[in-house]
Formats: sequence, C-alpha cells, structure tokens
Amino acid sequence: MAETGANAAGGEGLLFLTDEQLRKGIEAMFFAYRGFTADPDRILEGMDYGRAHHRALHFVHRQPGLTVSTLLAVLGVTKQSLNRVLRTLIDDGLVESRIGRKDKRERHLYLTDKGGALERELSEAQRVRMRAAYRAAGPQAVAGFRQVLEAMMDPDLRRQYLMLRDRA
Amino acid sequence: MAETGANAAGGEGLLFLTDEQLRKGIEAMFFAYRGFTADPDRILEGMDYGRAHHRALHFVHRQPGLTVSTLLAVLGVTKQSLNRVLRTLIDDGLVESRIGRKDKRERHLYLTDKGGALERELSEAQRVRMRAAYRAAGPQAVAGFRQVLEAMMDPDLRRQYLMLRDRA
DNA sequence: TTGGAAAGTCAACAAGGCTGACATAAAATC
DNA sequence: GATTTTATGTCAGCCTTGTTGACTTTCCAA
Repeated sequence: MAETGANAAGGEGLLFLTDEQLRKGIEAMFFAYRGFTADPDRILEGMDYGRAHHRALHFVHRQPGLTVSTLLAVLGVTKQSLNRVLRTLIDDGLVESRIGRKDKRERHLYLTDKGGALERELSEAQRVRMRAAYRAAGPQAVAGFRQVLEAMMDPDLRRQYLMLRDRA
Repeated sequence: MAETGANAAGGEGLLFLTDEQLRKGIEAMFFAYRGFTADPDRILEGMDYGRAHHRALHFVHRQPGLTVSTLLAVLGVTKQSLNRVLRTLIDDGLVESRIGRKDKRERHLYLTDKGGALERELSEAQRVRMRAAYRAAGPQAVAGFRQVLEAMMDPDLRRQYLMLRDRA
C-alpha cells in the first residue's frame, strides 16, 4: 500500500491536496464506476434491457408509487428518454402505472412481482460487489467513502440523495 | 449526520452490513458520479467533443507516448469506437500520432499544446470539485474513499489503475 | 517467407441521451 | 361556465458513443 498523501502530510485535519492526490481520486472514480456497473450490465445483456432500465427499476423499488416526474428528477434525464425505458418495462409487465386519484394527470409507478424479481437479481449482484469492497476496506473506510461521495454531489442531487437515504 | 451503520454496529473492525447500508453506498455512487462528470461535460458541450474525448485526453496526458492499443485497454472500449474519437482529436490538432521508431505499426500518442490546454481546462474543473469534496470530508475520509473504490474495481482494471497510480 | 499482431477503415446497428411538436387533464383566469 | 395556461405524458426523429463484422495495410518475428 503506497502512502495516501492525505495522512502523509502529517497534519491531522490538515489536507495536503496535491494535484497528484486529486488525480488519483479522479482515476479511482473512473475505474471503480466501471466495476460498479459491470455485474448488472452483465445480467442485462442478452435481455432487451440496459443500464437505464436498471436505474428505473431501482428507484421504483425504492419509492413505490412515485410519479413519473419524481422519477425524472431523480434520474436527471428528459421525460422522453425515460419514457422509452418505462414504456418497455410497463409493456413487459415489470412496472405497473396507475393513474393518480387526486391528480389524474399523474402516473404512479409500482413494480410487479416480475419486476421485483429482476430488481432483486440486479441489486443483489451489485450488493455482492459492494459488500466485498466494504469488507476489504473496513468500516472506517466505508464511512469516509460515503462522506466524500456525498460532498461530491451537486447540491440538488445531494438533496434527492439525502431524502432517499434517510427515508423510512 | 445520520448514523453510518458501519460504526453503529459497534464492532471496531466488524462490519454490520445491512442491505440498507449497501443500498446507500450504491445510491451514493450513482449520484456522485453525476457530479463527478458534470463540470467537464458542461465545458465540452458546445464544442464538438464529449465525455469520450475527455477520457482520451486525460490518459494521453497521463502517459504521453502511449500506444493506441494501450489506450484501448485502459479505456475499455473497442478500437472502432476509440478510433472515431481519436480521429477528430488528431484532425483538430489536439493529439499528435507518431509512428513508432522500433515498431512502426504502433502509433504513439501525444498532446499538442492545444490539446494540453483543453486537457488542463477539463481536469482543473474536475479537480476543483474533487478538492472541495476532499476538504469537506477530511483526510481520514479521503483515505477511506480511495480504499473502497480500489476494492470495488475489477481485478484487471485495478492492475491498470495501480500501475498508473504509482507511476513516477 | 509466411503467420500473426497492430493499426486503421467502412458499414451497420443499438442504447440511451437530446429537442421539438403535440395531446390531454387539471387548474387558473376571464 | 368557457377559455386560457400549466403540468404531465407521448410520439417522432436526431446525436453520441458504444457494439460486431469484414477487410486492408504494415511490418515484426519465427
């Protein structure tokens, strides 16, 4: 294990931020994200679905009954882009779309049993990797991991994330 | 700040890995990666370049003179896909492609002054965000951040990453 | 000298972004 | 109550960037 730089600077609480240190973080994000998505991608290839479907399933699972516009905001894509993905999920019977009772313009989204099954398969694959990484790095590292990631988010996205994070 | 779970389990060194904890990590990765790419993307939109061009510039900068096939392996895309990107960068005078002296089949890639300038602009935007996140999270967190990310990579990618990480 | 690796090209296609135009429901305004 | 405005969702088409497959050229090395 090479020196981490952050600690090498010696100052507890004082961050020695060379461009080198930052660059390592940037490259770590790049390579790690590929690993992060690799397992679900592997499962989905062959099915007619992709990463976009996975994301939709994930957040519908997380927040059953959410409206399309809420999902839109969370995913940060256009409604047209989401629609294509959602369309296939609904047509294939993975997601159910119910018209709102109060406001009939809204569509509330739910996973069907079939949709729930796929979501579980995908997220379990992702959790296996995440669990292994957490175990390898240890609890202290895990806390730091999340802190840095949260600090890296755009403010709007962080709001979204925190709302979900501390729900229920 | 909500409990982190890792520590909440109490066991120093014993990780209490609920699916909840893992899910938070997964969502943090998702939202953080959007922030991570947001600034360079913003700079690139309007130019005729995209994220793929940024990645190519980054690694050519990191390892001047690398061959196309090395870049291919690092980026993890097909040569046809890379070629399109590289083509425009070369044609626009951002990247120089020199035929290998020993092995004339190889093309060694270098940034031109112009290419270096764009690379600097992009990476500086990314560093600004990373620097802010590091500062906000603190040195302990930074070390943990990198540890978890490294543990999350596919073994092949981790090799690539470590070679770059500890270079020069 | 011949086999195979490296590089590049062309063509076709897929996923998943995007914008623009439009339909409909609900809400707001006249 | 009728009409305009806004919110929401859909359809059509384009762009980037990934993919495969087929093929050529160059040139190292057995």
